[in-house]
Amino acid sequence: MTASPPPTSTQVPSPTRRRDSARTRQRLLDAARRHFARNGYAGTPVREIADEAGVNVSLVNRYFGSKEGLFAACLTEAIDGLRHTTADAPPDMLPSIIASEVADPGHYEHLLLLVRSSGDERADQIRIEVLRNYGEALAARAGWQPDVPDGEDLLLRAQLVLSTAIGMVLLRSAGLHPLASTSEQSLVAPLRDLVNAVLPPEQKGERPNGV
Amino acid sequence: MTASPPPTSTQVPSPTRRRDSARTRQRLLDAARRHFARNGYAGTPVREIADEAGVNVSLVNRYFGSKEGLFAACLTEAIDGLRHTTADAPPDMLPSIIASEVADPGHYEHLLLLVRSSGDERADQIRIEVLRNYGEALAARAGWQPDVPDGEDLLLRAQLVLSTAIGMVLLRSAGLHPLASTSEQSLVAPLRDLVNAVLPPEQKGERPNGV
Amino acid sequence: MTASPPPTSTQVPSPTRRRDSARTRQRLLDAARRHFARNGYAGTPVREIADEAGVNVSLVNRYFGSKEGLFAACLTEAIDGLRHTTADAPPDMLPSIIASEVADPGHYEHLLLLVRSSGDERADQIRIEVLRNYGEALAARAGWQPDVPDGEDLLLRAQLVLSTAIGMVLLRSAGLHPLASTSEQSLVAPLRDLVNAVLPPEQKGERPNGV
Amino acid sequence: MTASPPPTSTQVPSPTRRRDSARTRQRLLDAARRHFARNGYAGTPVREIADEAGVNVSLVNRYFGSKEGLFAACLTEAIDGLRHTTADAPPDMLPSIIASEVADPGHYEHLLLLVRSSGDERADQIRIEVLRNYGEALAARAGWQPDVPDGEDLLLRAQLVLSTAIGMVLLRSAGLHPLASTSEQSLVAPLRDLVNAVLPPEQKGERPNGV
DNA sequence: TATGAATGAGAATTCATTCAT
DNA sequence: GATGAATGAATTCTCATTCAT
Repeated sequence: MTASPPPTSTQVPSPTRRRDSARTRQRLLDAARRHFARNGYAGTPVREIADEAGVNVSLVNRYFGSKEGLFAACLTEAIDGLRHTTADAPPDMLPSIIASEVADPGHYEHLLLLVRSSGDERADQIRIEVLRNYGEALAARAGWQPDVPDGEDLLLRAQLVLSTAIGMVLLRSAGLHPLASTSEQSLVAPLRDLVNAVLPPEQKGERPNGV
Repeated sequence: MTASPPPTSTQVPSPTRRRDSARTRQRLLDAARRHFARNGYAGTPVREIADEAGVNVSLVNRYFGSKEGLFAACLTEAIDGLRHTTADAPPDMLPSIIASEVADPGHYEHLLLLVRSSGDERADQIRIEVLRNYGEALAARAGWQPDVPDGEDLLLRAQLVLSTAIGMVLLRSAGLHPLASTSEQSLVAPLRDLVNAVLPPEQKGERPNGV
Repeated sequence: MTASPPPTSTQVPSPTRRRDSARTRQRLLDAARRHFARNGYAGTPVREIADEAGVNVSLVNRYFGSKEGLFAACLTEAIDGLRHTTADAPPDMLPSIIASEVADPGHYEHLLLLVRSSGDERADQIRIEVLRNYGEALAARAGWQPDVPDGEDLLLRAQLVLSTAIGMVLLRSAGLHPLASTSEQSLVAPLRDLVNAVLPPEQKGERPNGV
Repeated sequence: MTASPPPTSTQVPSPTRRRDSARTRQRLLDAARRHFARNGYAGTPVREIADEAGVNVSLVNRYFGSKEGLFAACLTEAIDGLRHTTADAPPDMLPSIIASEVADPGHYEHLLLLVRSSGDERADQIRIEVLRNYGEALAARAGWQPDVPDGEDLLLRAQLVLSTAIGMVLLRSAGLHPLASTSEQSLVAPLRDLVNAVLPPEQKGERPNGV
């Protein structure tokens, strides 16, 4: 988010691979995402992140300017992480997509990140933008389109679905059983009920609840 | 929120009303709940809490032993705060109850508290217990009973509803519109769709264990 | 040391014995001596003393003005506690007197007190005076008299004996075995060797080491 | 004192000589020993130590983990500081060795440290071990050997001598005259009387185990 | 590029003391 | 005479950040 080109971990620049700044940067981002997602911004010391990344603490400031900068970079990265999830796929896949998002340890951290705040305005702005985009992507599956009036209710309902996903991740990470121990597959059925009721897939032509 | 003016010493000591330990304790609890709910455990200095309560910082340690103790006390208090919400009321009232819980500034802090962790084991235990009870109370409205086999799915679905409520509160507090600005009333309709689909009220006859 | 008459725990002023200030005062002194002796001045919170005395903390300030005042009072009290030990007794009893002083749990606290400092000038002055008197009392047994020139060496030697006693108490309280577990009786023999060599009892007429 | 200028990094980094961790560490240790010896553990704020060492307070935690850790490190260091004192030297030198130990401002702090307790169990264990070793080293000069029965009395007598030394240091630091102002040389004679009486040097022939 | 030393601000907690009853 | 509430200063420790190499 501050300096150096963003060559997201390209393969083997030099055989010895000493002093690979892009790699170091990415390791920091990965470790940071994990810790920020789990323990929140205030709850994670930068040293912990650097230790897990296996690099020196001061590199956080070198690469990201500050702890806030690192957090903002995590959020920015989360945009991509979430985009491909909600990219085009048959609308009726949504329940299983959510289930996988919620259950996949590689993905749910992105969702958790979205409810962690550093108090920093810039970061919060990124965060809210990501949330908004995510909601719109969900709403689009039910026929929502930008700048079309009366779409507010659809957007609201999409945000309800998003709420469910985020709440699920939180309660799972809190260890609330049976939710925490339910397999991805077993989550699909109740989620299908939920999505179909709250955000029914766009039916061509007729949409009875005239919003 | 238990804001009865003279909490324990019932005989109205003096018009100036200073040196009332029960009252001081409660003021600390109220301020703490607010701050912990909004900014998380690590994100709130005890001094901030004490300042808002208008008392000296050291009283936190005097009355609650430590910051952790204060946090645990908030959680314990949240049990009662949430209990009466889920107490007996016609099952079909659930959507509007959730809506009010989510929208009422006096109540949603209890929900937020449930996804804040201090890392302290004791506090986490209380937290998980409250969550579990809450889920069971919701499930009971759909006919769930403790120790009855095959109830797991109902419990899971109840926890999904709880997830939605918690997610909503979080996204509202993040300022995600339109969700954040939707009135309590307007939340009821989509919530009704959601609850009816995920956790349909017990149907007489079909489910013999008539609770 | 500050207020109220000093009626050192006279017997039963009133049958019910409620609100007996002299008694309270003495209980504080007793508890304070124990704690100051064992843990030093800075190492003992006044609350600990008050708790052991079974009275309210603020009475320390009421009766002794401050923590320093309480400490000074303990030292003052130690004067009497130590005086009767070194009062007139046959000089050849000195080793067994020291042994008993060192071993008796009721007495050695007075000795310990003498090497605890609060940093307060007034208290340190009392302390040094007690130490000086103690040394003189020991020296007197070897013929030392105030204001007689050339008595310095005798005083020095007496202070060496005092050093031994104090060092013994400290090492015993540190738990250094066998010293810590040696009975009073078994201490007498080596102490007799020591005293006889360092501070030989006054021999009438001839004292060969012409000091 | 171990005041050798460049403690570990032997290659003389730069004339300004900053950023030398080993040196910083040692400066902290030196200052700590002084303060702990004089004012006890509870009586010395870490800030005072850091100020005297001329470094930032937080380095205490960086290098020693905690105040307790620093104290324990002082004790550990005292082991070496005291060892060479009691190393092999003709037994009849003991009185003058004690005199120098007691009078040398670079040494007596080690002795004082041995009667200061932090209440920490680990530190107390080190302390008692050092005391024990010291006593054994003294006893060895009188023929004591480990695991030889009947050696207890010798050990006890050696600990009496140690008591004297420690008591002397304490009373000197309390400013008790004449003891406090007596020169090292003038201490030797009374100490010789004391040592010869309490812990007579091993006599050849009489004690067959000729060590 | 990377490291480790050092700093300074802030945070929680302890504790002697004062106040009001 | 005694209690418990409340205060403010001081203390230890953590942590993000900067400096020098």
